[in-house]
Amino acid sequence: MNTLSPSPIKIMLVDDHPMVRDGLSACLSFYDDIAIVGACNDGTEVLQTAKQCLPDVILMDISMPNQNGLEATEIIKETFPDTKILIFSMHESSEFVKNAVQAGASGYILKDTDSEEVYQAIKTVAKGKSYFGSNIAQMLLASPTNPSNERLTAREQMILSHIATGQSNKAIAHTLDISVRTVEAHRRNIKSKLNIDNLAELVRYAIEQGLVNSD
Amino acid sequence: MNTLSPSPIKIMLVDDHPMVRDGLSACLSFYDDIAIVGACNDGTEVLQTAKQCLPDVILMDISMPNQNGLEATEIIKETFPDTKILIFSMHESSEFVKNAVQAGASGYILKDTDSEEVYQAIKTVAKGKSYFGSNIAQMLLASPTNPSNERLTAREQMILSHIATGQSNKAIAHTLDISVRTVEAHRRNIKSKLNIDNLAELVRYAIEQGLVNSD
DNA sequence: GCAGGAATACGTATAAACACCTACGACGAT
DNA sequence: ATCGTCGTAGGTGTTTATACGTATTCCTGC
Repeated sequence: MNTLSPSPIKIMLVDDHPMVRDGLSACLSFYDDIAIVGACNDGTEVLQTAKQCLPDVILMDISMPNQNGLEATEIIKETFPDTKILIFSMHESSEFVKNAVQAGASGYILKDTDSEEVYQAIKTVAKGKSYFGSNIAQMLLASPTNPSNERLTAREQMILSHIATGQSNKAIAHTLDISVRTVEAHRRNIKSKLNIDNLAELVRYAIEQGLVNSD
Repeated sequence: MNTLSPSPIKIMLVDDHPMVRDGLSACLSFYDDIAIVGACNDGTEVLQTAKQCLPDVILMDISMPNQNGLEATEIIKETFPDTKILIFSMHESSEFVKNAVQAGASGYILKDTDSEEVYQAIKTVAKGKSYFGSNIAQMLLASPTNPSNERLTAREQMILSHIATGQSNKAIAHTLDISVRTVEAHRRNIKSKLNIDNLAELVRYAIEQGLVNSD
């Protein structure tokens, strides 16, 4: 096989679970035409690691502490516009996919994808094409109502993270030293942006985005 | 190495993420004295798969659709009391560990454990000992207040799952055709049992327990 | 048969969240 | 310079959740 691969595709892994990284490394090591050149476990380390290993493709988790995969994707794309980002998420929601594409991702696959498909996805995005898991494509088609999902501002994310950890508006107001009314306003804006009208889904969203430190 | 292992330890994997299973398979395949004899991705399939492959140790995730790892553990322990269960969770909470032990698990490690430690944990529980990840042990010591965590009744779990999907008390009452006051009472009992005093943590608990179908 | 937990349900009163609305200073883009 | 967005904040009234007590029915175990 290596006669076909003068230069294997350089992969970098970004995931906060060592076992997932190890698993991916192990699974992908069977393929001669791709090579794992780096890994990191935190969105804040992504740029630095990328500068060191100059990957062709970054396999990126969305839910991570400190900085989620979407922000990391945007940052990478600013510095390395030619590096392809393949989102590797466990969240099967059209809003996540749309956000990912908007942030600059070339593909989106679920964590319940087998290694052959991961390999195919890597090959595809490395060529400059897009790749979306079959279940993803179906899901996008099955979402008739376009929920016009806007990204949250940094401040809103901060508020949301406090909400999701169980703080009341009053407590958040006190913590951030702002008025309760402001917190309420943020809360309303967040729910409006995300098209969510109850706390539970808000919490789930926050968890999925990695905004809550699972304290 | 195989001179030391006339019969390798038989492992069965239970996790709803194929990549995690593949990763574990790949990582653990380097060790000659353990063998992966089966895998399944759902709590409901655990017993059947175990009957087929008769594992010595089951590596079990907690959060799974349909039936969570704790229930599956109890069921396994009824039929195969000699099979050791090693919980492989991403939740670093003393209550989870206690529940796991109560359900019959011999060990508890986090998903951010590297493969060497997973291997060590498997060897240890296979010998009939207990194994808890170093971070787990510290965490247990660091929980001075024993939150006297009682298990929820089936009805309470049902209520909680509705709460976590964002239904209001009124909506739940309507869905289950009971009074709002009853839902309120259940909600109070749930929070009291779990020592939780806000909705957000309740939702997180439900998600971690796999009570919410991530709709 | 009776104790006890579970599930059911109501009353009452407070606290919190929510839904409307308006408004203003800062800052960046056009 | 003006427009839009963001973060900030207040007013007012409604809805929902919460805390605490109490009570009935049903089922299970002693």
